[in-house]
Amino acid sequence: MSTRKTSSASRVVTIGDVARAAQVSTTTVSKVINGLPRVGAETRQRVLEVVAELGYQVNPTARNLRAGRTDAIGLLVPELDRPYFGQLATRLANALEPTGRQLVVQRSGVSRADELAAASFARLRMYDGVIISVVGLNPSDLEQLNFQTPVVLVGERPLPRTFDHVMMDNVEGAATATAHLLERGSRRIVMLGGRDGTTEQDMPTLRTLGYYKAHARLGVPLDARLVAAVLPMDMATGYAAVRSLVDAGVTFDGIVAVTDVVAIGALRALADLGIRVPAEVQVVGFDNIDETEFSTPRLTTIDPGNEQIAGTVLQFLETRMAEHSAGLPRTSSKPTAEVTIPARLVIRESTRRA
Amino acid sequence: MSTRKTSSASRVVTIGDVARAAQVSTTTVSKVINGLPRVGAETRQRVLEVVAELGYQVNPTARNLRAGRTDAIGLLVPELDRPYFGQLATRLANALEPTGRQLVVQRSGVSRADELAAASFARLRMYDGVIISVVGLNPSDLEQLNFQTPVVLVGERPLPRTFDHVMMDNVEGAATATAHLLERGSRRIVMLGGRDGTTEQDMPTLRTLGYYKAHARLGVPLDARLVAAVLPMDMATGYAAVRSLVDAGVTFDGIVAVTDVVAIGALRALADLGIRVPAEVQVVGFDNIDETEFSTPRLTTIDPGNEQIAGTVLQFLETRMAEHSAGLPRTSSKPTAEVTIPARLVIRESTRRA
DNA sequence: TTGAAAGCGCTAACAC
DNA sequence: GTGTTAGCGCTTTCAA
Repeated sequence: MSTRKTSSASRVVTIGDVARAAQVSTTTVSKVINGLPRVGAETRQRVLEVVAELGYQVNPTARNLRAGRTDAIGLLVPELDRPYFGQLATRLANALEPTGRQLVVQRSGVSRADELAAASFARLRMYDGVIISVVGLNPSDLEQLNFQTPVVLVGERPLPRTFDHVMMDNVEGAATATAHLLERGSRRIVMLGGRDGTTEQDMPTLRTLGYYKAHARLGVPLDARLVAAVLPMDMATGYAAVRSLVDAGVTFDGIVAVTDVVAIGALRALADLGIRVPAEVQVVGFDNIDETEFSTPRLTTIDPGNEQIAGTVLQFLETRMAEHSAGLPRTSSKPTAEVTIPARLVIRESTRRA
Repeated sequence: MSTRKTSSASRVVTIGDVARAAQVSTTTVSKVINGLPRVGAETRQRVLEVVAELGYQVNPTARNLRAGRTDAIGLLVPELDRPYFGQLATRLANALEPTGRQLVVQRSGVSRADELAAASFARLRMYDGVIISVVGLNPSDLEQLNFQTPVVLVGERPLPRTFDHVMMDNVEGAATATAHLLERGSRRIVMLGGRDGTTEQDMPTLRTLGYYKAHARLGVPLDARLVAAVLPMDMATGYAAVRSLVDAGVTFDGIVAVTDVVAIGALRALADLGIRVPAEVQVVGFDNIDETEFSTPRLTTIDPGNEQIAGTVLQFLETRMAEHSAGLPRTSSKPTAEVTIPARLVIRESTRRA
């Protein structure tokens, strides 16, 4: 028995309503709607008229349930307003467009209540494939995810090896950035947004590790006071952190920022303090977001291989989706792939010439 | 007869599988999953065990079809990598969070093939409510949209009055920005990203209109060469447009940029050209994105009332959704609301002190 | 406390 | 060329 609220007015018009009004079966209407053959020309005509008249539109939920497909790919990002993720989403959406699939973006929301997070994860099953940015995501959440849907992870390194994973080379990238400053003469380099001593393999920790490595390789001593936390990692906190450092009397002649966004906050702080970049302090970011070409000065940064990341993610996902639709279980297929994309230094104006 | 590919291996586990394994009915499993009462403690226990063992997860598509709800709100934006939309999305997602609904973002993709655009629109019916940013959207597309789902429009002014609509005050905002430069001494002001002579009421045209208005009010003459097109509207094109202007020998002492992003490109170009801001050229943007506080110099801009826009959009949407779920037809309810949020000048460093 | 059964709106075998 | 019918996976009366 139906539970539908048959309440008075305007029900949404269904394929059945169209069929009735056009005096044909729902099958025929379905064929017309989907442009399938085997329908008489004038029947098609009549159906089309009724569709227009009644303003019928197909119910995508019902269609999806029936078809077992949605032709949509989900992207889960920690925040919707971070340039890096917007730019990643755009790359993915562009690449997906020719395949006729839609990219749909959701926020995982680091701060979310468990209940909501769960609901948000459950929704992901609606997509034919899912791309998850693991930044700030709890690895154990991920582990208990137990997905039927094809999934590719993108970002740093989580513990479980249950999914295909495209990683940035956080450690070597940060080491390259740090070495660049060291080679150009900096000796007291701030790790802005650095994280320390945790066993967690999250992004700030890994990048901090690269910072240490570069110092070790070049035999430059470290000062623990130069590792400054920045939370959340945005422009305002990057700005504030630099000011605190200066207020606290910490001296430095270089900054490795954990992300470009944090670096841009830092640049602004240095300008306010009348500290010249790169003459007095060199600054390097990480991510190579578009904004780095337009800051003053233009920001030297690490390109984690953005184009290649997007391409590889999609390639992995295609493979998994093909397996999936062939009815193969996840486990039967080849073991999960894990690729690290090489990072590349992009020298602009915030560091000195050699 | 089922069409499912009963192919060899791992089918996705359904509620029926759980029921069978736990020796109960699907009804009971459903109740357990949804935490409903009227289930024996040990039955519940057993079901839960089976759920865990089989790794069952509910199929949200099926649930949605049955429930007639998705608990998700769709947001359609022209691009995923524009700060303004990322920041709008974040505001909306934050406000939605307490209501237990998820925001889901899709790109309308101005450049998209019709077919894809249609599919993208069809998908919107999956949401309980839809927020559409009409920037760059064809009004006729919108008109033939014929939506059953509650919709609120946000942005500039389209022709059809078929939906609730929250508008920025593009004209007065741009007039305020322009007047500000005029009052601070600029006399030859570039309208960067301006659009002219069209009958279209799109965002660039409306903002250009405001630019004209301010000149008229203050009795300052116009020069057609100062209205410079910028397409697409991003940092790179803003940058290029300023350089072209200078290369073409056009002189100017102020810039009203159609968006903050374009203004940031302009700032970079001026820096490269050795033109001092605000001493030689004053610059004002539009949107009040977060980045304006961190550019060098900080950007004076127009705040279109971002917080209020998000709040009003959601308020309209709630109302429509309530009507909708009460079974009322769109037409029976009060006429569509149309609100213009007042714009506000935010003075920073890219314009001179009075 | 539990289950049988209907049906959300759609599509695809299959028969005619 | 057209219709009959089953059923995608789930929730919800209603009866037991």
